[in-house]
Amino acid sequence: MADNRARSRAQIPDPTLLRLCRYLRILERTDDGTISSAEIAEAAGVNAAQVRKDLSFFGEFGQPGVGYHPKDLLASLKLMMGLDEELEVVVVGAGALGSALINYPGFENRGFRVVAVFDNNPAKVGHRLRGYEVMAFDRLGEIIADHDVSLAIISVPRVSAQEVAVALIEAGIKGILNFAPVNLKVPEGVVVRSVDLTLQLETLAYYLRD
Amino acid sequence: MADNRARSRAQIPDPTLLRLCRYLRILERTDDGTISSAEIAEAAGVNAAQVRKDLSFFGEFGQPGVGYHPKDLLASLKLMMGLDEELEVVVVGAGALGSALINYPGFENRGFRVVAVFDNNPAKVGHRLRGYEVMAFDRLGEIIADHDVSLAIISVPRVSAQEVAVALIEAGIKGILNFAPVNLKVPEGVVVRSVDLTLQLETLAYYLRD
DNA sequence: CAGTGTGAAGCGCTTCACAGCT
DNA sequence: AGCTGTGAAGCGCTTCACACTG
Repeated sequence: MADNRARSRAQIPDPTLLRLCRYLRILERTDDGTISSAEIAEAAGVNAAQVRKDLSFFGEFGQPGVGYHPKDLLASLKLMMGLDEELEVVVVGAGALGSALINYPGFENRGFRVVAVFDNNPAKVGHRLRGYEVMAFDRLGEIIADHDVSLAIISVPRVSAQEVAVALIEAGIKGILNFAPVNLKVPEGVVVRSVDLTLQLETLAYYLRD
Repeated sequence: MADNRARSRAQIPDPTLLRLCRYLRILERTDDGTISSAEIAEAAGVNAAQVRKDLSFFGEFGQPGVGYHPKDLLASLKLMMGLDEELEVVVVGAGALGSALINYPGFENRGFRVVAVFDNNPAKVGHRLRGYEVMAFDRLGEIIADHDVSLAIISVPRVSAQEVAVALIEAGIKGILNFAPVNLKVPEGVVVRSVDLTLQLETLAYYLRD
């Protein structure tokens, strides 16, 4: 077995990182004694060599002539990817989307826990929303510090997104999942991943032209 | 974000298509007489040559020494990308996420109209949800044919997603925006774009490891 | 044998750099 | 001079192919 710890610092291509997360899903619902790179590839819709190459960024997990042990591989990957323990998240923006995200079962199931919900709409602040008390933005710093939260979800309107990001970063947030349709500018050391729902629909439209 | 696209005709790179949609946003909120590739690039967070190259897939829209006329460029791009007229969409799955998507302002604002909402939960069928009557899956074919809908959004649990996709495709759907965390298998000619919300959070976790 | 791990080739997107237009 | 459009170079991800292993 190679030195996994040394490799965990290596720079991993973004596409690889995304695929690795998808492999996790596949491994979680596999009970077989072993699974081959070809089987993972089939389920993920990618090339088998791709699967092996992706895994090789973290080390050697397979047995030649046999394959991988799903449970072991799953545990190893989770550890390498920083998913071995529960992660806390705050949600900023309690509109329709934010409300849906608050108790999106996918988050809870996979080790993410929403610890607080923020919104600046006076009609919402102080009220309960799906089990959470909605708090005003001025309590961001306090809550994030108290719970030592590193991740945040931004689901506010486009025009407020950048200032919310600034406030979050100042409060110590290191990773942002942004749903506002804008390119957030953040300092070195902070990672942003944007999901633009409309963008996805729009690209589909391109393929419908006739 | 897995995608399973059937490169219909002109082979525009997928990354280009996504960026072009982002340029649309930028152009929409630009009033200036002209805008340069450098300005678009700055707002989109990409290289200026990238912007010009992306646009060149569709033609020549700029004036050397001057730049682009936002209004004209916007109209041209919308036309080329099949976004010049309203597109109808059905939503399958009326859970928290589906409910939020039904009247997500971003869809409405950018020319997408939700024409129907489906769910197989007897507790929901027949009831109204944000202005829509929730219908059972067995009415998919009827509604899609009547309205001649080409786009669908899948927001059902993972285990039902593939069968819903099959039903949608049989009913004539050509483009699917999939929120279920599974790699949908679809025939040639149907395009799927998957958005996996948890996946995005998971990749952020990787950068937080210390 | 069946299947992994990986150097090397292949390929496609990104960036450069500059001719050409206004 | 300022900026576009684009061939060509650069670069990084994907795929191949095969030595190696249990």
